[in-house]
Amino acid sequence: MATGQTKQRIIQAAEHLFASHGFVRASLRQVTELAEVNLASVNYHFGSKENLIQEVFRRHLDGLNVEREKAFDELMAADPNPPLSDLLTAFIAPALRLSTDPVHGEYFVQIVTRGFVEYKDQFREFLSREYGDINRRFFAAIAHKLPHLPDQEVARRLDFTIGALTYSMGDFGLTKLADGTDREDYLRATIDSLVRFSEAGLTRTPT
Amino acid sequence: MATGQTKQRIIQAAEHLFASHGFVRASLRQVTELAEVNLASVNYHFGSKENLIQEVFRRHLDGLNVEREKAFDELMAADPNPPLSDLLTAFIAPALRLSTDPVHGEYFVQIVTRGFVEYKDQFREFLSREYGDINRRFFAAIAHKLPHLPDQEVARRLDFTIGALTYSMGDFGLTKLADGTDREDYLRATIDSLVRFSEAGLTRTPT
DNA sequence: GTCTATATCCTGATAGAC
DNA sequence: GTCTATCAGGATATAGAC
Repeated sequence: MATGQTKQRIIQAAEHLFASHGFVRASLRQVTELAEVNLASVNYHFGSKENLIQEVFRRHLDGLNVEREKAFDELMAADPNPPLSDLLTAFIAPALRLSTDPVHGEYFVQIVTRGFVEYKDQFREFLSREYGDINRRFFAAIAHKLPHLPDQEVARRLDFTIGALTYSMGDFGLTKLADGTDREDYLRATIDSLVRFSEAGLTRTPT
Repeated sequence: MATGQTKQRIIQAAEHLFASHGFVRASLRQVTELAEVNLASVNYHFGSKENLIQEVFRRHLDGLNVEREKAFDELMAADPNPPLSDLLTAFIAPALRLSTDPVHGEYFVQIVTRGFVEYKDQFREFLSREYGDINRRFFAAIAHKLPHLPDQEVARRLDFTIGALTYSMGDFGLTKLADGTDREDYLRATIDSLVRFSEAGLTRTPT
């Protein structure tokens, strides 16, 4: 194999196979075969399978994190006290957009979901450590828009929002992209619908 | 090993190990060791690992399905046109209650989540085939309470509800059961909060 | 940096005695 | 129904030539 491309080829193949078969099922033999590189090169470049898995996580989550920080900062720069719906859009849109990306979207969702399931607490710690900051900033800004609610209730309702978002990203649900529908139209409609749904849920007053 | 208990012991051990390590990682050797039965007995009683996995799925999902049908039927018997919040409670409560069950709750959630991730479409087909009926009845009843909404939008918002429910079941979120809080109180509060959140999201009018 | 060859271990499954 | 022993294959990881 030509020099210098090996590492990239491994990551690409790993991304594909981890997403479709899972971290456990996908073997280094399959990865190196698909990448058309030598089996031993994985250990040379990454040290172990575990490290390769971390690298694949990181690549995907870094991308999302950058987008979310950008969305948050741009929003706050334009208006330090933005309406709740704008905050929710900044929170929701980057994730949903990434998950429907025609190139990496499917991989992204599968890999993150598998991370949750296969590594559980370990993965949550990783997320909190590496990407927790932007989440806390969103939380504070959203809680500020709901001054009548105790923080605990804000957290609960935000969890519902994140759950709805995650489920939508996973394309697990009843709604499917019908043939002929433009992807961008569908995405905008989903973002819009989820923002309004969450806004109603977050601001609802006790009966 | 004393006769007659082997099959049950295997299922119990499998449930435990599949939940904590996943279907792929948990080996039959680990299962039989924990169950204190012979390795070969798995194949004698279940034929293959794959069949054992299906059996574990079925045990958990059958339980949920029975509870949901009971909740739906009881509600409809008392009032053929119940308020939306009651429909949502009947939809949400059995799942959330099962997922926080001190004995099987943790297993239940992990196993269902792993089913989604490790078997994806195959698992969805299984769910729809075996347990789709009660879902369709809930959907029809809920759509009936939202006559001004097209079915597609009802489906979308119900997906958000299911997402929020699933995420809550998985205990993935920010909110944690604080020490000293009564489990039943916490459960009721979560059910109540999610029902109201979803109701607000489902009934929200376009701005 | 890349390769071959291999060490070491674990997997699901089964044949056949009891 | 339960057991031992084993098969056949696949896994990660590495030593060492190039």
